[in-house]
Amino acid sequence: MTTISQVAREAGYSPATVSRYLNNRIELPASTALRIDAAVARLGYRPNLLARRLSTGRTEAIGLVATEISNPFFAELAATIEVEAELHGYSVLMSTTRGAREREITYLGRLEDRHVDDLIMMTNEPDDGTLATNIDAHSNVVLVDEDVPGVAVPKVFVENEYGAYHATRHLIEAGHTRIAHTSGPRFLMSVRERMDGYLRALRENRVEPSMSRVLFGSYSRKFGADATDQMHSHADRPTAVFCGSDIVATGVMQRLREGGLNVPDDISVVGFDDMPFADMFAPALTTVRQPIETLGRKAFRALYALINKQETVAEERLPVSLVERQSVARRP
Amino acid sequence: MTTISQVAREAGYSPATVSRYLNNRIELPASTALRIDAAVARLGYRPNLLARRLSTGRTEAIGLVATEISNPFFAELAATIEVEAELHGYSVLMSTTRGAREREITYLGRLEDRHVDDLIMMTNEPDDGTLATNIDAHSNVVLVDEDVPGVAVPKVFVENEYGAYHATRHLIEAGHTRIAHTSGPRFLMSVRERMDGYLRALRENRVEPSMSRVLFGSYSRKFGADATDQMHSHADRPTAVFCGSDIVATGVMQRLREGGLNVPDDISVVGFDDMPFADMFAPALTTVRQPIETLGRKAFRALYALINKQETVAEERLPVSLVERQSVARRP
DNA sequence: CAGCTGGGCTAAACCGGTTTCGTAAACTAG
DNA sequence: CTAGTTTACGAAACCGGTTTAGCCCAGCTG
Repeated sequence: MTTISQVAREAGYSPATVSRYLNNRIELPASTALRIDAAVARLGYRPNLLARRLSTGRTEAIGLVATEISNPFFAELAATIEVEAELHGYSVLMSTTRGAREREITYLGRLEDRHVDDLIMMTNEPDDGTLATNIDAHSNVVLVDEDVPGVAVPKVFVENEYGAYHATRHLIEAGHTRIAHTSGPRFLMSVRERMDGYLRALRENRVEPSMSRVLFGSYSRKFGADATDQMHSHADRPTAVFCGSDIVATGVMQRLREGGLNVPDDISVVGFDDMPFADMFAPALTTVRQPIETLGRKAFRALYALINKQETVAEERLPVSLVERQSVARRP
Repeated sequence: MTTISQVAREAGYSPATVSRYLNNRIELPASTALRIDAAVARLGYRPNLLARRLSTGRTEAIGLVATEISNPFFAELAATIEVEAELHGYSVLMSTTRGAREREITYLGRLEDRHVDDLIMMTNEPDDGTLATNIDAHSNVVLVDEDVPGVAVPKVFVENEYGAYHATRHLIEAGHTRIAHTSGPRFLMSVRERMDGYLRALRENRVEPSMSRVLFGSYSRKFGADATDQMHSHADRPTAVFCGSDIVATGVMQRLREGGLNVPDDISVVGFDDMPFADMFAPALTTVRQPIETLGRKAFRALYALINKQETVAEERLPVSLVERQSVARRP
């Protein structure tokens, strides 16, 4: 490994000059520049990142914290963030919390440890306040897709309320009135907002909402299955269900099928997210699409603005759209 | 930020002693240990990683290079690698090549740049030799799931030939003889091996293989669709198709459905990988399961052995299994 | 009691860059 | 020709750890 001193010696200058030249912090006469360039080329010099990082104090890496990277929705989001980060010369350190709150806090600690300069967090479990205080102790965090209430960092979310409203109205327009809502963790922003949209659609169309029809749990396939069981113990069964996420919808559809029920003929299902392969399901899932790519890009941009101490918007909301496929049927 | 010198001063010892003690490189009398511990706690000392890295020359991070993290199979693999890495105190730097060979080589350069100590590569595009020579220049790379021919690094693969053999035999036992094979890039190890298994199953069961029935392309959904079109222009259409990967199978099934054909009644489909949600497809996909979790864990373990200069096996093969679902129907 | 051993600890070099401050030489203006 | 200003560059401090070589002294040995 050649060092900057070797390059300097080879070129006949000092390490300081070489460093400043290579980092464009100085204008040099053409002859000098040439000699340095030649020396760099001759020795195949590549600056030692570790040394540079120590001396500058910056790592040019960001952290990406998600609950599960194996969730296709997060995987896709991570992918777009990674692309955007690479574009700006940043590397991405990936970490999953697998539902453990303390791991989220551990990863925040990486900011202090200089592991990464900044963090993008996509959490999807409710917070009792500990996470919030931990995040607030840092100034270089961006929240994407899901809120952690009470923290003052840039946030990039989608129009949850409107998406849910739209989805529910779609079900109503197809003739459904007994519409269940199987969502996620009760105290999550997205869950509350989606429920709000669901309720508004019902009320605006004069169908009486019943809280016994809205089920909370976790954003997981298992909860979808469990919720389905619960729905069916209910007196008058729903003819349609609006799920808080596609993952939940897969659980619902799976259990429905196991129970011999046909989607959409016996019961209609709508999801939220439009995760990859939602169109391949049995049946293809009608769902509310989140603009994953834009979400990821905006999240990184917000972080980038933060890094460069530019003005950042406190919260951004991205539009969603209903994509109609085969999991909804008309009802007389 | 408190430094090790401040801790040393606070405790009344030298930085050297504190450093050695904190890294378990020295045995100290209990009284000394106590005073250092106390100083660390009092000042809330956290070692500066950047400094440590420069001085040790190690980053305690590994790189993960995949073509697409948004492919659920890779996402899942990445997730298990990340879990295993974290268990051993390593962070994971994620990078996707999006099919660009030069990006693969760029990421190899990160080894020299001390970005990461080691690299796990899951490539799935054929190599013209440039990647191979680049990999060979490094001693700390592990290949997982797919080979790059001619490089001498630890490799963790699955029993492709047997899996394909098994899948094809399953089709034959269901009465099929006109079985197509839509695979991936022709010169990929996995493609060749899976084709070998496919051909062996045919021959062992006295059905004459026809190379016009095996189609090569890319491991992508689009290729699955295109290949389906091509299959249908064929004189006597296949009654079943064995796909080289689930991603390809989704493309096949999608196009089949668009063409008004029913899976499995009109045509049976078998995939390879058992990617997440393969059981949710329409119909649920019969496929060859790769033990993703074991694959990821073994890959990291191989890398870890490399790091610690332990003996490593040159190549490991993991067993696969056929998981039967609804995409295959009997034929008289 | 001299010599040896080993425990406890540290000075100083080192990792390889970046950055600040400054100076000598060249150039410009008056 | 002198004073002031640029230009071109370098010495040295700094980032914050780790590690090597070795010092000092207590205790043991003969």
